[in-house]
Amino acid sequence: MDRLALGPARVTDVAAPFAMSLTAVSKHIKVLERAGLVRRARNGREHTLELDAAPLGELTRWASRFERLWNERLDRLEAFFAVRKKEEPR
Amino acid sequence: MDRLALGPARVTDVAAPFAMSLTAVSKHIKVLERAGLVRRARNGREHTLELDAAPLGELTRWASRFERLWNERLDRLEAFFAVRKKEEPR
DNA sequence: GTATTATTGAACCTAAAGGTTAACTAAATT
DNA sequence: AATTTAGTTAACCTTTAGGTTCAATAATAC
Repeated sequence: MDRLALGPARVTDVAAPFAMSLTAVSKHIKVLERAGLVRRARNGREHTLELDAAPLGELTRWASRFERLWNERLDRLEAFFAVRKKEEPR
Repeated sequence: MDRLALGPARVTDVAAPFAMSLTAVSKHIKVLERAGLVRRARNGREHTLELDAAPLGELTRWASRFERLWNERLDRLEAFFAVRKKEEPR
């Protein structure tokens, strides 16, 4: 995905930096494709891959929901331990 | 994590909605703990869990990097296919 | 003090992830 | 026409994920 964020690329190009077989990378791409994160355009024997980052929006929204709560949570944690200290001073 | 976003809870509380053994949930929590997403405070026989969403920031940053590029990417895809059409009209 | 409750640990099982090699298809090159 | 290149498919293997049950530990409740 990092590679595809730079622009369209072929399977071989995407595979290049990895110390694993083309077959393995091909499988990974198929997974990303099924997940809707990658689009494929067949051009003769070459398959040109294109990133589709839209589905990551859902992930971001999910994660940022927690981020939004983060500081608030820290405060509560502090309060929680403060109470504990008070209640059981030994 | 959804449960913990609501506030601190015990292992049993977190496990309640799930149709799986306490042991299984306990394992899940251990994983989240190792990932730094959950903190544990031992209180007698009860373990109180607290969400620590900070590490999700990294995830959000990673994902939003692609989101940022998303529209730009769509444009490039369009251009890419436009060129193809021109170059091989059949 | 005995029983109950909260939780983990150990041993085990099954399914899925993630890789490999080898054989195949199809397009480009020579 | 023969070879090389791009990619997938099939069969296989090993590791990890994600559960289970049963036993252990430790604190609370009766």
